[in-house]
Amino acid sequence: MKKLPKISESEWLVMRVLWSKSPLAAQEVFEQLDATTKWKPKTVKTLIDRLVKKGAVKYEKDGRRYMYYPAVGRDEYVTKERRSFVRRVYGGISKPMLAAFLEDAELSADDISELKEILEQKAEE
Amino acid sequence: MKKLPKISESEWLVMRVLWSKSPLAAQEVFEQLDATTKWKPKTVKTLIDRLVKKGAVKYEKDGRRYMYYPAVGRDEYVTKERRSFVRRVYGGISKPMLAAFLEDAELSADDISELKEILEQKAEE
DNA sequence: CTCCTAAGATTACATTTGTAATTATATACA
DNA sequence: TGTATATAATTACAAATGTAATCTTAGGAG
Repeated sequence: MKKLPKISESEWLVMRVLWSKSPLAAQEVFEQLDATTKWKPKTVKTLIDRLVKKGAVKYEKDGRRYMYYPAVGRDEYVTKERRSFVRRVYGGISKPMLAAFLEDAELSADDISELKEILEQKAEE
Repeated sequence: MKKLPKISESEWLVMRVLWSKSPLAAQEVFEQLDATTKWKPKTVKTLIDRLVKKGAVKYEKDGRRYMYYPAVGRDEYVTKERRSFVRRVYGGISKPMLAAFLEDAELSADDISELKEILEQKAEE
């Protein structure tokens, strides 16, 4: 698998927007983020530009503006981040970590059954 | 609860050492890290100094050197990081995230039972 | 008492990140 | 066709980070 560029905290918010809907113009990305951040349009544009430079976002022309879309898959990224997180914080995936996550979660009965099933699956290996 | 200072990627490695054993002299911290990093002693010292400045590490004198120890609890930190991780990456704790963690984990039969128990506990709430 | 040496203190410096502002340019409207 | 305006391109600038090197000083070796 290819090396995925590092995405900073702020850049993640931009990626999340593009992963949820794309292609989007810079202006539209800004609008999506306006609710949750205090960023100015220029700030959002800078973040997008950096993501393009890093190769995490691509674009196509649409008249005088660019329409941006993710160049990397959300799932790959999430997996990478999840792993680097557990390595950094717990030194590797571990039961105490999972326990903490589970305890911290708000789960519906359905969610709980599904997760239990995953565990049962694993028990069989 | 008090505000916990931000700890960078590299600083985490230092904290992990001190959380596992302390107090330690800078030299000793370096020795612990030498196996897993390519850092020079001076680099480790700089990281320690920054952690002291941030208030994450304290020290006491021991002759002409300092013995360092964590000023913040590992558990608080891990909780904080875990939450900021899920917020950033998943936008909040979620079942898909937990499922991914569980699937990615290497678990013993005992671990699995324990985790299932946690889930059952949650089911009752 | 003097000098070497190991710690600590100070300084360095490029890169990344957060957060924009300024400048150039292509259009759409008057 | 000249001009206001929306976009893009370029530039800004401080703080944090990664990764040390150099300078200073106190204690131990001779």
